[in-house]
Amino acid sequence: MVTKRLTKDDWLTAGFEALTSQGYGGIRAEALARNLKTTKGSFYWHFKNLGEYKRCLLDNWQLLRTEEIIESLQEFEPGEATLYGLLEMAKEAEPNTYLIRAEMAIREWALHDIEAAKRVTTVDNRRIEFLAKQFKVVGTKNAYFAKALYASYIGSRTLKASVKANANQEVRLVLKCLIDAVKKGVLVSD
Amino acid sequence: MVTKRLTKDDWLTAGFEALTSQGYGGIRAEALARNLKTTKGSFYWHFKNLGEYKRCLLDNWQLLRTEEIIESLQEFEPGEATLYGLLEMAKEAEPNTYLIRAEMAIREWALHDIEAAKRVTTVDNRRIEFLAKQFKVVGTKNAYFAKALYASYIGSRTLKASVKANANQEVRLVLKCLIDAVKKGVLVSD
DNA sequence: TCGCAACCATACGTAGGCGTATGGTATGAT
DNA sequence: ATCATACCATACGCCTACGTATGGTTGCGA
Repeated sequence: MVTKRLTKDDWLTAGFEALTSQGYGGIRAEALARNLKTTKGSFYWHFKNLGEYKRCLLDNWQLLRTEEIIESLQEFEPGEATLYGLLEMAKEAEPNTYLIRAEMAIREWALHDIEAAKRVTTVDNRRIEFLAKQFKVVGTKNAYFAKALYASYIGSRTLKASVKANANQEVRLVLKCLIDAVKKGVLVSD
Repeated sequence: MVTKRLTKDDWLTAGFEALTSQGYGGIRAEALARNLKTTKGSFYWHFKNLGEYKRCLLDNWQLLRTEEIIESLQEFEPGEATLYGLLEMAKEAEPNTYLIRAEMAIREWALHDIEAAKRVTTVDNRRIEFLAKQFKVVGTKNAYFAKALYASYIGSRTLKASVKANANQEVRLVLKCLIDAVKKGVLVSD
């Protein structure tokens, strides 16, 4: 089935695919058009210009990915179970590697674009906030554990993209390290 | 002081600055030439083409940054002291934020360039290997702690680039979390 | 079926990048 | 002082991208 007419969403999807396969540099009207087997006439009908398109991409990503962790853990009870659920999430994240790669691209984008940086910050803070809540339920007093876990999670993702061997397993073990540390009542001094 | 004639290294330095401020997309002969207040005539005298230049950039980065952690910790004794020395490294890393940003750019570059990916993998593995040795000195049996620490370190750097507020402090606290966990004998099951 | 609006193709002008070619200037050895 | 060589400037042809303009389709409501 080939949809003859394209929607805004079709273009955005193509954008994320380009981010995944080529990174930020892949976001070009004519290149995207080629991928969609159409011409940029369509692109410039749906979007005023590249700037607006990129803003839409960021909007879309922020909207869908902010709650990524939260959504993935809906089935678990809050607290300890949810934290361990994070391991399951990491386990099943493999088919969605493209999202990880897209997120990497967006983070690099954010290094030299104030708008992108804002979205990334929003997403990060929202996720950390959620994790902090879970830790609170468990009874962990230290406020930095959520950030520690999240940093580890992001780091694992990053390494997953480069150090490919057995990456999935690593992610889970790393997270488990931290959660176990929490359970054993390890605290930071300050 | 203005050096009239440029060296290969001058061009490479300019490349890292471009990576820092503009990311991978900043690596363009003519743009770099403008930054150096010269013309691409010089560029194409020093380098055969962009491909060779990029390879030199990667060589240079791998050479200088592989041992980054190791060098930074030379003054410390192996083992526990070194691990805590990592905190000091993070503390003093602030002036070198540009290196962190450049590394981020290179990691994104690695997502769609097999050569870049190889270098990043080499650097990662070398760093992890060093950390693993330190953990062994401390007596930690679990082989995954080095990766956990490194993942946390990379994640902290990544977040440092986006979540700017008090980032330096966060990095240290996150690392301290993990090291404390090790000291208290927290282990992962498998 | 007619007509309008949504959607797309094509062509154009401009800009910037790549890599080459070719000639110019500086600098150190003799 | 001269001369070779190291280094740089300029100009060119090619390509690809942006954004606009303009005209062609397609689909759908009346």
